[in-house]
Amino acid sequence: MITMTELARIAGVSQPTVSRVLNGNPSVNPDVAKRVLDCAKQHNYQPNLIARSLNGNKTYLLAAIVPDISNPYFAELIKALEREAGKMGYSILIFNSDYDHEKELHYLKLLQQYRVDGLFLAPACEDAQSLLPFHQLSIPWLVVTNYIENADSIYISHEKAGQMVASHLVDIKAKRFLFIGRRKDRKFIGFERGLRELGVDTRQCLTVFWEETLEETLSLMAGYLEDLNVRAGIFATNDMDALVTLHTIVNAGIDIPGKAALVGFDNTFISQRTLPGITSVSQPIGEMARLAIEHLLLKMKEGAGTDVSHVELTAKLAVRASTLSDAAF
Amino acid sequence: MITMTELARIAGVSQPTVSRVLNGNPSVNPDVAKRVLDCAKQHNYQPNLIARSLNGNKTYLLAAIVPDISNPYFAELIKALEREAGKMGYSILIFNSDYDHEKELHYLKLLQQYRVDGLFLAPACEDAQSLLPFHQLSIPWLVVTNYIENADSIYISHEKAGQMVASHLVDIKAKRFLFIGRRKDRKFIGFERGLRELGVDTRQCLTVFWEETLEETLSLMAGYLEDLNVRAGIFATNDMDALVTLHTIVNAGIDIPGKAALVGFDNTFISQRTLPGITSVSQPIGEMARLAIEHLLLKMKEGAGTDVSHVELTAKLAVRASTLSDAAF
DNA sequence: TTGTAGGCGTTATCAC
DNA sequence: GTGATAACGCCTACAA
Repeated sequence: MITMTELARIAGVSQPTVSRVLNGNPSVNPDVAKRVLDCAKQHNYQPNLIARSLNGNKTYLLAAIVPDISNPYFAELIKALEREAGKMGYSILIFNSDYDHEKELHYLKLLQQYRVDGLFLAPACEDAQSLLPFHQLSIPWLVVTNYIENADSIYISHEKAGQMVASHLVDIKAKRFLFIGRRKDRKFIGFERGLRELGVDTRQCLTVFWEETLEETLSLMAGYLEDLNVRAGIFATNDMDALVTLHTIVNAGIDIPGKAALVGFDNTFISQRTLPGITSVSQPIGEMARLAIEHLLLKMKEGAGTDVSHVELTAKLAVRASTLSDAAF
Repeated sequence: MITMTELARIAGVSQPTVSRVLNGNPSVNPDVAKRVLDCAKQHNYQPNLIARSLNGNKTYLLAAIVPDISNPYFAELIKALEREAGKMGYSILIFNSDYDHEKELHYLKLLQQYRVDGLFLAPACEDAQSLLPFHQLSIPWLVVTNYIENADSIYISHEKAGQMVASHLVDIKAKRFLFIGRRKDRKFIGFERGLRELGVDTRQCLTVFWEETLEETLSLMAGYLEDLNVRAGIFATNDMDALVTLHTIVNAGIDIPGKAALVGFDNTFISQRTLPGITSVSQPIGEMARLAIEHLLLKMKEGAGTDVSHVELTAKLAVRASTLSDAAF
């Protein structure tokens, strides 16, 4: 791959002149410019961004750490981030944390070494403890997908989303409520509070299912459902789990949404295309990505403004046949 | 972010000494080493990989261009590649071509500018024409997921996979055959040949559906199925399309697999978890990723060996209830 | 064992 | 308008 210095030698000018030409600096003789440009084209010159980075102290690299790229929600997020970043001249280094905090820390070190200009983080865990290392980061960063106390974040309120689901399930007259996911998940916190506020006795009527394996979890759930003679409202922590849940319920011969109504999370194509369609909480991923880039670039430009900014977007409930028998599908 | 030079000043040694210490060069006074290491730790020194790259002519960056990260198959592939690359000390720059050759070319230029050490390509189109620019690349590259004439590729044979599907559908006594996808897709070529070899009159009994939009495609297909009084065997070009196809069929009140048997491609979690489960062609993604890294590293080390290597992995058919009424699920 | 000198490919700041 | 020169942070001689 040819360098400016070589181009300069070939074109018979000095290397800085080549630099000027290639960067469109007007103060250069048109004839010389033409000669250099021809030369560059002929040799397929490609600027060395590494060298430019070293000098300019800017890599035009952004990093994204996500827990699981193969989760369609994160995949779509990455896709949107890559698109928006690309528009602004940035490329994206992708790191899959596998929900493993250790890996997160490893990648944190690595992206610092690559001197990326910024970081998008979808944290593996949300506790303040594990986010501590990120606060010591000198690189601008931003949490996407969730609210984090004292970190810039672009998110939908998972509490409110949980509440929304609660409200919907109460609306359709579910009498028992099941949550497939972790107790400490904010979706659950909002779900529980929502139910309580609507007069549900959550100690009696709300059950959390989350065992070591998904199989275990679902078999417990199926057992619970079979002994039930009122309508159940089930809230799964994401669409992928909702899909298996749906599977399990139908396999057990339980009527959806008659006996069990199911709600998923993320409104990925999965929930849109199963049979019955799964009601799911929809996040505005495109807008989230756009705002994320915008805010990160701002943070990069302004330097580390000390005030934390939280941008809350609103989630919507995409209602489908898994909770409403007369839904479109 | 502190540099070696500053560390050197603080520790009262020369910068190369710091370099030696940090790189574990044994020929350095233990006391000095300790002093430097303490200093480095205290100031959270992180080596500047950009500078190291510039000097060493190696970035430890790999690029991956895929058509659509949000397709679960590619998402899983990326995840696997990232994992395997990480093990070998490489990070991955991700580019989404959106099935757009222009974008592919744009990214091709960009990744050259970043001086990545290698490239994984899942091409947007497979014709020799559009792959030409890649052949002029001085960076080692590798096609994943598909066979390409004179380019190193790690792949499963889509023809053979199509043939396998044909054989399975004939086995279960389908009498009409539908393909949801592009005619020029190798899956289709293999599918058609497979059918012919099994004595099917493909001009009469094989129909391709692929309109401008998926909706159109599926409504045409549904119309075709309704007028049919023999069993249909449907082959969809990937699991995502298979999912919508499944949806359409069941919505039209057509029995699966009784009247219509459905086969998808990629064996993603989608096909594993729908109701009925979708029979799908399974690719060994993990192995593909492992071999891909291995071969790329080899190519990087050996320099551009001129001989093209094709590594063909074998696909399997994961049979489910969408083609076999007594399948496990 | 350690320091000095040079180079990687840019960009920026000077003179001329 | 153009060419030296230095700088970015690191590594690798080479010299002491």
